[in-house]
This record gives sequence, C-alpha cells and structure tokens, in this order.
Amino acid sequence: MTKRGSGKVFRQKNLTRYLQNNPLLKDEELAGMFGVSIQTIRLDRSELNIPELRERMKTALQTNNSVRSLGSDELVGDLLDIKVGSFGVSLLKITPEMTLRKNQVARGHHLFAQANSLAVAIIDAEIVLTGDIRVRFKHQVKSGDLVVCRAEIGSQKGNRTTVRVISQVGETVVLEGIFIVFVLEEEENQ
Amino acid sequence: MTKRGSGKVFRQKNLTRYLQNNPLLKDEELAGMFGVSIQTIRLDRSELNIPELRERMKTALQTNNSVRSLGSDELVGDLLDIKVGSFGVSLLKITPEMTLRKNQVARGHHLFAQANSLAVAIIDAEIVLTGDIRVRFKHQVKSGDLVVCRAEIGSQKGNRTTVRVISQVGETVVLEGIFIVFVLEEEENQ
DNA sequence: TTATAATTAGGACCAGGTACTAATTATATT
DNA sequence: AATATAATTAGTACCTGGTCCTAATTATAA
Repeated sequence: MTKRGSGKVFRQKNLTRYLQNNPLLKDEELAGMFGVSIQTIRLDRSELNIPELRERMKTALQTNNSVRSLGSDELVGDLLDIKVGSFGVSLLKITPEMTLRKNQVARGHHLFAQANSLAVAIIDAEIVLTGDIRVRFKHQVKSGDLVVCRAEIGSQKGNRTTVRVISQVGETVVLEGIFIVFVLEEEENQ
Repeated sequence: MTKRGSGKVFRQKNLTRYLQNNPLLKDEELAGMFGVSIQTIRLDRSELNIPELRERMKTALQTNNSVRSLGSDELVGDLLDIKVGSFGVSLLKITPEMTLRKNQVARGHHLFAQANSLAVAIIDAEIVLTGDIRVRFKHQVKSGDLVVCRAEIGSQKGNRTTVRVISQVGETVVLEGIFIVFVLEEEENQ
C-alpha cells in the first residue's frame, strides 16, 4: 500500500510540477504535503537537480515571470498543478486564524472554500457556478497542516459538470466531495 | 566632511530607491555601496520599515497573488437571532469582493461559510465540527444582496446533530442544505 | 533470506538575517 | 573646552532554511 520505498516516482514527478507552479514551497512544507521526511525531499531535489528555495526565488524573480499569471486570485489556496478541463491541485496552509480558538481545529468552510474554488477553476469556461454539492469532512485539520486538494472532472452533460474532490494532509484524507457545477452561457439575463 | 554622523538622510533616501529597483541587494552589499557597516544598514532598514532580503523577494514574487480569504470571526455574517439548541438567523451582505469579477455573482463558498458557521453556532456545546453536508445552491446571488440564513436543529442522536439550513434573498431561496455536525467531547486526544 | 533501494536520523556547518547590549565616534550646544 | 546628543560600530545569542556528510533503519525484490 505504497507507504515507504514506493511512490518515489509519483512523488518526484509531482514535486517537480508543484515547484514549477510555486517556487516558494519549503522542503518542510513539501514533506508535509507528501507525508515524508524533510530528508527525503532533499534527496528528491538533489536527484532532480532542483535548487533550494532562495535560488528558486531568485531565478523566478529574474525571469520576471510573474509566477501566478493564471487568474488564480480567484482561488483559495495556492495552485500547484492544473490541467483545465481535467484536474487541478491546490495547497492551503492552515493558519491559526482558520481554526477554532478552543482546539485549533480548522473550520469546515475553509476546507470547503479551497475545494469549491478549485472545482470551479478546472472548468474550461468563463463563468462557472456551484450547484449541488455533497461533502464529507473525514478528519480534523489542525493549525499548521498543509492541505492538498485534488479536483478531477467526472461526467459532463451539457452545462452540467461533476467534479470529484479529495483533500489530504499527508496520507490522510480530510475531505471528500462531489460538486455539481454549471457553466453559464454568455447570452445573459440583465 | 560628511564621513560619519552625516549623510544619513542621503543614504536612507538612496537605500530606499535602490531596493525598490533591486530587492535582491544584501545588507552586506549595501554596506559596501555606502561605505558603512552592516549594522548601519540594518538600522536604516529598521527605521524605514524595509524588510529583509527573503521577505522582499517573496513580496516581489507575490505582487499579483492576492488570496481572497474568508472572515476569521467565529460567525460569517451578522447574527440576527439565536436560540442555542434550536435555531439561528444571520445576515450576510454580499460585497463585490465576494463575487466573481466577470459577472458579479457571489462565489459559493461565502454562502456556504455563512450557513456552516451558523449551523455550528446554534449547537449547545463548546466544540462543534462539521461532518457531512448536502447543499444545493438554488439561485445566483449578486453583489449588494442581503442573504438571510436560517438554521434549525433537526434530529439529535448522541453527539451527532442534523441541522437544516435555508438562505434567502428576499423571498428567493438561494441555498438549501443539511449539515451533520458533531459535538466533540472534552476528553480529547492531544 | 539476503541484497538493494528508499527512507529517516543526526550532526557539523553556512548565509543572511533578528534582536539586543554596549561601546565608540561625530556633531552640536551651552 | 566640556558635554549632551545623534550616529555609527561591535559583539553576542539566536533563528530559518538550507548543504553535506555518515550511519541506521525500513521496504521491496531476487
């Protein structure tokens, strides 16, 4: 069940793509996202010839590439990977403000917002709205957790699209859901 | 002849401009450029509220990355009425920031956040978490709309409570849902 | 069962800082 | 000229996010 010793290829592939979209990720954060140790991430970077954070920032600045050129301010969390019309991955780091003071557990609507905005973002259309949803919060999320959300398009009929969403902290699934979203036509009332 | 104790104003003015054009300059480099010590540069930055190298790089990279976050208060919206253990009513005024720029339609997760936080608020317990939900977004909500959300407790079995939620703009139902929420006991694993 | 691959642990070290205390030097004031 | 004040420099302890290295542990395949 792919705990250790495996998943290396998968991890390295995703690591590469994540860092392409977001050079600001620290080793520690990446370790949290994949549920491995910092050392493993460093081995990965070393094998893949991916430089450290500060170097990545520098080159990102110098190539003046305005990292987030995708209209991603609509998104809650940071976009790690996306293939519009197919799937998307985003990262949300849980800050203390997102949690209940009493027990530091993240409040559901933050996780929901990440999932919802990602589900909408992967649809290949100008205007997309959420219709029905079915969401299950499966596990508590604490302050400091790194929530990786993956959304994938399921069926598509007319302007109605089904998106499956799973959010994880390391190996643990914390949210699972199905979003039915609608593409709005440009004709438009008012 | 302006060696020490003078030229401070001049130096700070130029320091500011240099860093605006090139955020990558290190304190050590700046010290060399002005012929002063590193400590002097650090005092300057401190007085001018100029952050350190890494922070400057980050902000330079993130200029177009404004992540829209949800309110961090316990309740999203204003509480209009509540009877803990029974029902609650809240009001959320839709501001332009809550909408998609393209069509001024409110994004689903804001409505969800209002509903979710209200559903949790009416439970008579210290710590409440969202479990399963089933939500239907029935109608578009526009900027300026006043969304009134009403949550009502349904069945209650053990630590598991069902809450029915309806949000309306005027007479129009815009959101309908059922939230299964859980009361957390105080015993608690870490 | 054993060899090999993958992962984890730990420590010494580095750059570029923060934050603080104290000393020194310049400039102005009386 | 003596002194108060502003500016600068020195030095230390500590921090983050790394590198680079060695060694141990765990997983997977032969």
